[in-house]
Amino acid sequence: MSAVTTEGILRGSRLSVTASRRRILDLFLEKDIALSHQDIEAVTSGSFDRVTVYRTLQTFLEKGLIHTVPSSDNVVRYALCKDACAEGHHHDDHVHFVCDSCGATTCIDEVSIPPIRLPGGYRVRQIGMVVNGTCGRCG
Amino acid sequence: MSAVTTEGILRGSRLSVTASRRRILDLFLEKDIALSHQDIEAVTSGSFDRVTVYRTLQTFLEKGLIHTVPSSDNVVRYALCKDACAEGHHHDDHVHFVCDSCGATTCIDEVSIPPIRLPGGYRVRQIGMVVNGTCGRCG
DNA sequence: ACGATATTGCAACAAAGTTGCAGAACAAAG
DNA sequence: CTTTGTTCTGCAACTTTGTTGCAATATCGT
Ligand SMILES: [Mn+2]
Ligand SMILES: [Mn+2]
Ligand SMILES: [Zn+2]
Ligand SMILES: [Zn+2]
Repeated sequence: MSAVTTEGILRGSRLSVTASRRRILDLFLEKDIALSHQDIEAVTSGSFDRVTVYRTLQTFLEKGLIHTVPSSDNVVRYALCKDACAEGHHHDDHVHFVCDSCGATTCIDEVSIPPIRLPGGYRVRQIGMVVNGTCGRCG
Repeated sequence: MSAVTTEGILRGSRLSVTASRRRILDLFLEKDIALSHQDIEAVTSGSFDRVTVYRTLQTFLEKGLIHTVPSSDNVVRYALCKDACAEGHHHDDHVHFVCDSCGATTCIDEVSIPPIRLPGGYRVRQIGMVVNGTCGRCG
């Protein structure tokens, strides 16, 4: 089974292959950075209805194909999940990097988030880490 | 100089004391958790115009009285800065905790964010950490 | 108490996100 | 390849969220 192609990935998540899903998934695969709804709209500019983009992202989220990236502005960004993620179980314990210069948000899968001890009472379930700075291209 | 009272804090930041500023700052002081624009609207319900709340939050941000808290939803939340923060220089290197049960977002000032090493090329300027789990009240 | 200045509320607008529904596209079966 | 049940898309209408200009009002130093 070819899970490496766009169609393969969609079929692997039991999703029917449609133009918008193919296009949006392709975008994530080729850009390899986190994308906001707006980013996608800008690139596909009118190819699909705004609502379709919202619904496609929602579907990808539910199927575990993408995950949201925490941020300090009010913009929700989505990034491709790696193989470890599935419909129920997300494997999102890696660092996210936001470049102050080019604005790109990247998943740094190589670096895992250090454990942390909180004062009594708090029970930790998941930790998210967002690093700001300059990326290799902009440094 | 009494910087411990609401008025004292406002005057300390060279802000004129108005009803909305007093009320909103009071909210932050008494709740001691991060508040969204919507949270504030809900509590003050019609006392102030929506625009005034936006502008008040913006002013507090600029004066270094509050800071934004990173999140995974699209909601911007604000939390009181501690004394270390000032108009120019923010001192925001602490952990933020989001309770899955009650939804409260809290600044954990006691725990500072551990340093991290990124692969070559990346230059780190600031690190944000958001921990999800259950808080003491809900645990 | 007065007057310069800063702040507020209103209205109008722009952007972002949601929902219901009819028609089109898809996948499976024949 | 065609049929057929089901899913997906686009449209329209709407809600929510955030922004801007401006006149009226409140604040603060004198
Ligand atoms: Mn990621
Ligand atoms: Mn904080
Ligand atoms: Zn960059
Ligand atoms: Zn709680």
